[in-house]
Amino acid sequence: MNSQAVEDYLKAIYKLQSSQPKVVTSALAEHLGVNPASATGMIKKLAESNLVSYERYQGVKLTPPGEKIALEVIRHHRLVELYLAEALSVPWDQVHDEAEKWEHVLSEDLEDRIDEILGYPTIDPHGAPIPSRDGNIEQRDTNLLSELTQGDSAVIIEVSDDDTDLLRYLGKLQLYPQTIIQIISIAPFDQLITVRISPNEDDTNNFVIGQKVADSILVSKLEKN
Amino acid sequence: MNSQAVEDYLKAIYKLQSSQPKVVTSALAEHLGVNPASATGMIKKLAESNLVSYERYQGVKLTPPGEKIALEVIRHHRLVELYLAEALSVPWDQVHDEAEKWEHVLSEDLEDRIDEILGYPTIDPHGAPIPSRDGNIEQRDTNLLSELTQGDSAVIIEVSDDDTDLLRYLGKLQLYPQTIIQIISIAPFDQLITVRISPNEDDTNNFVIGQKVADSILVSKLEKN
DNA sequence: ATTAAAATTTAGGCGCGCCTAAATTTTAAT
DNA sequence: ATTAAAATTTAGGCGCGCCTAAATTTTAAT
Repeated sequence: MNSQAVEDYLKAIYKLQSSQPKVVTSALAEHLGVNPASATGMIKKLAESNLVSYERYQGVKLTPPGEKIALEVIRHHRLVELYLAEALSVPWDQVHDEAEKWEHVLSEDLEDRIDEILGYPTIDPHGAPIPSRDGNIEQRDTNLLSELTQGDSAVIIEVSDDDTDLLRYLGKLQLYPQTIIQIISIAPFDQLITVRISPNEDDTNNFVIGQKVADSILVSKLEKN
Repeated sequence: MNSQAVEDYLKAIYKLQSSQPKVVTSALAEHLGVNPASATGMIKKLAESNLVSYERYQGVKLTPPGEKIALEVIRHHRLVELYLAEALSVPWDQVHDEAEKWEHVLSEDLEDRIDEILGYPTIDPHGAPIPSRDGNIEQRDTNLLSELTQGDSAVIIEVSDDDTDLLRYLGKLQLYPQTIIQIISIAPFDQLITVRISPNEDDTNNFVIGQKVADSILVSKLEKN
């Protein structure tokens, strides 16, 4: 059995790998809230077990077996998040923290029961895809909301799940996955984005978000009409 | 936050205290599957934190704060057991092992949600009482099934929850909590007990259990009529 | 009361995952 | 190409909870 620490490292490497091909020690350490020296130590251990490939000073990359474990943990995490939200009415800004703990102690048997009860879902409450039992995960064509330009319409695909305050804020703005939005304008200098939830003709419901929030939302562009 | 080890020790001491007033190091060590020397080490640590009272060579006893924590963990454990059985259809011989892990990572918030969904239950799937949030636990007047004599009728109150094989066996015999049984006969030397589930006039449904099984079942005697 | 056996504790050590401080290597500026 | 800064690793150490082996204390037999 892998320790909780090992699982957390693999999960973090997987996540960071989605934006960069090689994960650098400092990024990993920061993501996990540990000292870079600690991350180096664990990386060496993971490399020893063949879960990552690693060359000194050159960053780290999951091997196929490492990725498999990462995806299993992520599957646990996302199924649990959805289960907590659906079956136990846990607010969407709290499911992450609870799942973070439960994912490490969930048996395969219980995973299957939860999966079945939820009707074999494919996305979690934040819109993230749930890997299949055999480790497949849907690849999607998305943009950051911050990459859109004035006039664009898009559907929200996924929001980042690990910041409680952010999620509460997004909830207040109704920025949930599947929501359709329109970029009304982008102010220069500060990149403040005025957004409208569609369909909606009422100017008074526009609101403004900043770069940080816009970077935490993945969208899929809709054809202009 | 208490470590999982601390919680497990306190829970074990609580359990052992129910049969003996002072819990002896070797019993604790055996119950937890650790070396007696390890138990001594942890006991000293618990005494340091004032969770147990301890005199060298004289066994250990929970203090009020120690008992409070033990009861909180037991409450988590039993609520989770019941939740797994009710909401996720986990067979009663498997809920213990799953709960053993989940109990240590359950938030108070989730505990409350589960409690509410279950309708504020007072007993778990094995018939054990669930402590209240403020640490009250129902005291009951019970006997071991092995203490009954020929002709006695009794209702099963509780069965021990930590032996998967035993539970599967009891399930096959239909020996669940609330079941009413009658002692048909007790054979000498081996103390084999012939049991009938009541109401039932059919001799062919009698079955025989041994001392070990009879020691794992708590019953409440019914008046003879 | 003595003493052998059993129970318990102490001493010393280990793996895990973390830390800080110092050394090494890479990166980026010139 | 050199060098200062940044990133990374190495060295040494710590708390946790466990272990084995040896020492100590209690228990039980006589």
